[in-house]
Amino acid sequence: MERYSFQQIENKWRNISSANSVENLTSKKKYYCLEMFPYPSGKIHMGHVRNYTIGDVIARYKFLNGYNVLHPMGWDAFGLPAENASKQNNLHPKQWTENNIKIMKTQLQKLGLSINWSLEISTCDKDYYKHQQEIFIDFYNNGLISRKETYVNWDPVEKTVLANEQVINGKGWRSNATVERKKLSQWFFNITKFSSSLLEDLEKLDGWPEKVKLMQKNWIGKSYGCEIDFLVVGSKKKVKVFTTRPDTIFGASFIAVSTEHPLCNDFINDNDFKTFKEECNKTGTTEEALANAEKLGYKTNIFVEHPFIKNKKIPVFFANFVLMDYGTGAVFGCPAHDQRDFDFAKKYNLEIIKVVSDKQDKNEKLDKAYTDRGEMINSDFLNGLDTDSAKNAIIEKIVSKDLGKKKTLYRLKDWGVSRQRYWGCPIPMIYLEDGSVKPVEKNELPILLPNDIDLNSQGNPLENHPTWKITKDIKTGKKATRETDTLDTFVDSSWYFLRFCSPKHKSSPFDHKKINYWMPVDQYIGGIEHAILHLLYSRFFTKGINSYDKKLKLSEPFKNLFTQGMVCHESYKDEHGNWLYPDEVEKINPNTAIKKIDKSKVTIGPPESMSKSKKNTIDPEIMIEKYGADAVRWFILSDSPPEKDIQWSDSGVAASNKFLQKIWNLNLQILNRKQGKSQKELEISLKNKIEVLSVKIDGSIKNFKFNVTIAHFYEAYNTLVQSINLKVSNKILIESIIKVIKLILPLTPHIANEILDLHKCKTKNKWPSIKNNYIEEIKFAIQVNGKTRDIITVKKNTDQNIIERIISKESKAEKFIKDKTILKTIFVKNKIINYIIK
RNA sequence: GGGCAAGUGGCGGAAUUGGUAUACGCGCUGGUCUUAGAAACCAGUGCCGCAAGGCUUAAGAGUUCGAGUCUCUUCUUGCCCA
Repeated sequence: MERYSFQQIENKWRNISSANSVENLTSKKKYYCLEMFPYPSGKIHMGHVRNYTIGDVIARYKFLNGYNVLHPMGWDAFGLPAENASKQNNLHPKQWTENNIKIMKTQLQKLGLSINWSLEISTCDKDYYKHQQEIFIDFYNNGLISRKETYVNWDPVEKTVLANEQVINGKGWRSNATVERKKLSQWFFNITKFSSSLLEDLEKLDGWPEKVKLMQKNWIGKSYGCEIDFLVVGSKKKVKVFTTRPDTIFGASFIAVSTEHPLCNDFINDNDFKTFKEECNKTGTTEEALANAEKLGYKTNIFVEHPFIKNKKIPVFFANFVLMDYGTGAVFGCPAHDQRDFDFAKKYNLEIIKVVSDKQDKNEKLDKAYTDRGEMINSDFLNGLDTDSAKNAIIEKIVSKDLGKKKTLYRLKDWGVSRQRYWGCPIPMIYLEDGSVKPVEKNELPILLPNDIDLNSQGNPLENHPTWKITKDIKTGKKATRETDTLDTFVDSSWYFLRFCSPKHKSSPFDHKKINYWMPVDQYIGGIEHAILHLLYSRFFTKGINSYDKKLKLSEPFKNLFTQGMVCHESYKDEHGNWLYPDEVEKINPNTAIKKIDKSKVTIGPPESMSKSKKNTIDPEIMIEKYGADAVRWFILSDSPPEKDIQWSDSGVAASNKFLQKIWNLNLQILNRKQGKSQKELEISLKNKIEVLSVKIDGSIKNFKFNVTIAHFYEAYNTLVQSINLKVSNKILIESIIKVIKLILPLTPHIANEILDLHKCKTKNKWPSIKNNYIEEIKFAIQVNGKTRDIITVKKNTDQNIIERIISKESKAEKFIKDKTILKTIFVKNKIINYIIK
C-alpha cells in the first residue's frame, strides 16, 4: 500500500485555503471568529496550537456552512520581555519583536490555519498605535481618563509599578523583591464609571461560560451598605465611615482610618506617626497583602461619639488595613463579628461586644469573630431582628436621622495605565511650564517611540532620553515636555478586535460601516487566564467608545466566549535537581525514567501546564515535522474535551498520524475495489450508520465537543473498513467516504482536500447535508423490571404491537416474561419497552 | 474561611439530558506474518463466575416503571476569591 506522504501533501495545501477569503460586506450571514492574538515571544507553543486549532475548526465549519467568515490574526507586540531580551542579546526591542513575528507566522502557517493574513496587525506598528493614541485623546476629552495621585505597588529592584496580579505573596513576580507602596501620579482609565453596566450586562452574555461571568461579577464586587457620620468629640468635625454591616453598629468599639485620611493633617509633625506611616507603606496594596499583613494601629487622642448610644465615646486609630481609595478611607470596627477587627481588638485590648447571637450563651466569650447571620442582641431597637432586617432597619434610621446615607460600593478600581517602560505605546499628553496638562493635537499623531534608546540604565528609559521629551504645544508655541510613561499593554489588546474589521483604515481607528457589519465577535476563543482583566478591559473599551461615538452600535464586544484548557506534560529533574526537557529523557515505564546521555536517574514530576521554567515543553514545530500538521491538530482535539486540560502524549500524536495513514489507505482500497454483487439491506444499513454518525459529528462540532467528534470519526472509519468486505456497491461506498472526508475537513484540512480532489469532488467547499430524517434503523431496548434484557434493531417509529411480536418470537428477553404476570408495560417510542412483572 | 466545578475501567474519557453504562482512543494479553525486532492485521480486555447469571458510575439514602444524570447527607479533588 502506498505510503501517505504528509510532507508533500501538506506543503501543497498549506497556502491554498478555502476559508481565507473575506468577501466584503455581502448579504451573506457574517461570522467573526477570533482567537486571542499571541505575544510574539519567539516560538509558538502547544497552548497556541490548541487555541488556534479550535478556532480554525469553527472558522472552517462556518465557512463550509455558507457564512462570510472573518478570521484574522495579529500580534500583541509591545511588552516587557522585549526589553529584557534586548538587554541580554543587545538587540533592539523592535528588531527582536519583528524577528519573532516572522518565525511565529511561519510556524502558524504550517498548522494550516484558514487565517486571512492580509488583515494582519501588530500593536507595536505605528499604524496601529497611532489610532490607539487617538482613542486615548477621545477618551480624555470625554472624561474617561483622569490623572490621579495614588499609591501603587512599587518594585524597588525593577523600579517599576506592578499591577496587583504581578504581586505574588507581597513580592514582585519577576524580581522577587518585597513590594512597597509608593505614591505616584498616574493616568487612569475611569472604568468605575461603567461598574454598574459592566455588571448588569453580564446577564446579556448567554454565550459566555457561567464561570467567567461569575469571576467578573466577583471582581466588580458590588456591595451595598451605608455611610455613617461620627461626630468628633469636642470638635465640629465628622468622620465619614462606610460599612456593609451597619447592623453591627452597637458592637462598634473603635474607628480605623487610613494614614491618608484628612484627620492625619494634625499629626504631620508627629515623628511616631511618621514612622508608623512609613511602616504601613511597606505593605502592598492588594487585598491579599492587606488581609495577610499583621494588623497595625496607631492610637490617637481623638474620640468620636456613638450615634445611637448616648455618652459612649469610641477611640480612633490610624491603621494599615484601611485604604483611602476604597469607600471613605475609614471604617468602624466591630470585633465580635469581623475577624480582622477581632484581631485588632485583641492586640489593642479593646471591647468586644456581641450583637449577633451565635446561639451560644450570651455571655460566653468568643475565641474568634462570629460572622454568620443571626438574631440581634445588645442592640437597643434592633434586638430580636435577624441580620438582614436589622440592616434595613438601621439604614432607614440613619437616613431619617440624617446621620448618613444608603450607598452602593464597588470593589472595582479605576485602571492605572502608566508604565515606566520603553516598549509600549507613548501616551499622547504634554506638560506645559505652567503645570497644566493637555493632549497633543490629533494631527501630530503618531507620537513615535524614539529608535535610539538606552535600556541599560535604571529607571524610565524615555525619561532618560536626552531629547525625546522636549517639545512644544503647536497651538501656542509654548515649551512643553512629553509624558514619558507608556501605556499598559492591556490597552493594546482592548480594541484590536475592532481594528481587525478595517485594519488598513487610515483616517480613524475604524471604518464604522465595517465595524457595524462585523461586530460583535461571534466566537472568541482563548485561555481562562484572561477571564477577568483582558475581557473586562475590552468590554470597558467597547462601552467607552460607545458612550461618545454615536455611530457605533455595540454594547458588548464578544457574543460567545470559549475558554480552552491548558496543555500539560510531566516534568523531569536529574539527580542534581536540574530540570530536563522531555527529549533529554528516556522513559522506561510510567514511573521510571533515565537521562539519555549518562543513564542517570530522573525524577518524574506530575503533569503540569507546559512552561519554559520547568522545561516540560514540546516544540510544536518538531511535532509537525515528525507527524504532520493534520496529525498534531487531530491529537490536540482528540484526547480531552477542549475546555479541560489536556496531557500531551507522544504516543497519542503518533497514533493520530497512523490513523490518517489508515484513512488514506482505506480511500485507495475503495478506489481500487472490484465491483461485486450487492445486497439492498446491507447498503441501507451502511447508509444509515453513516447518516447517524454525520448527525453526531455535525452536532459535536457545533457544541465544541471535538473529542467526541473524533470518536465518531473512528466509528465511521471502522464502519467503512468492515463494509469493504460486504456486499455493497462501490457507488455507495464512495458516496459514504466522500461524506466522511467532507466532515473531517475542518479538523484535518490537508489530507481531506487531497482525498476529495482524488474523487474530483466538486462540492468540497460545501458542508454535506445533515438529514436527521434519513435515519431509518434504530436500536431498541427491552427491559424487564427496569433491567435491560435485550437490544433489538428495528425500523424507526415501530409500533408497540410489532415490537411485542418480535419479542415473543426472537428475543432473549422472552424467557424473563414467559409464565409471569405482567402488571404493567411501559412503552417509549424509539427507545424502550419495560415490562413490570411479579 | 467563602464561592464554583467535578468524582465513571489500568489511563484519557463517551452516554441523544431521566430510557442500551463503560462508545472511541491509549495501554495490556493472545494470535497471524517475519531469521528476529518494528510495523501491519485479527481476536480479547469493568468486576465475580465453568456457565446460567449476578454486581458495578466516590459512599449512603430518597423520588421513579426506570437514576451516571434529579433531591438530600457525607467524603475527596481541582479552580477562583480571601
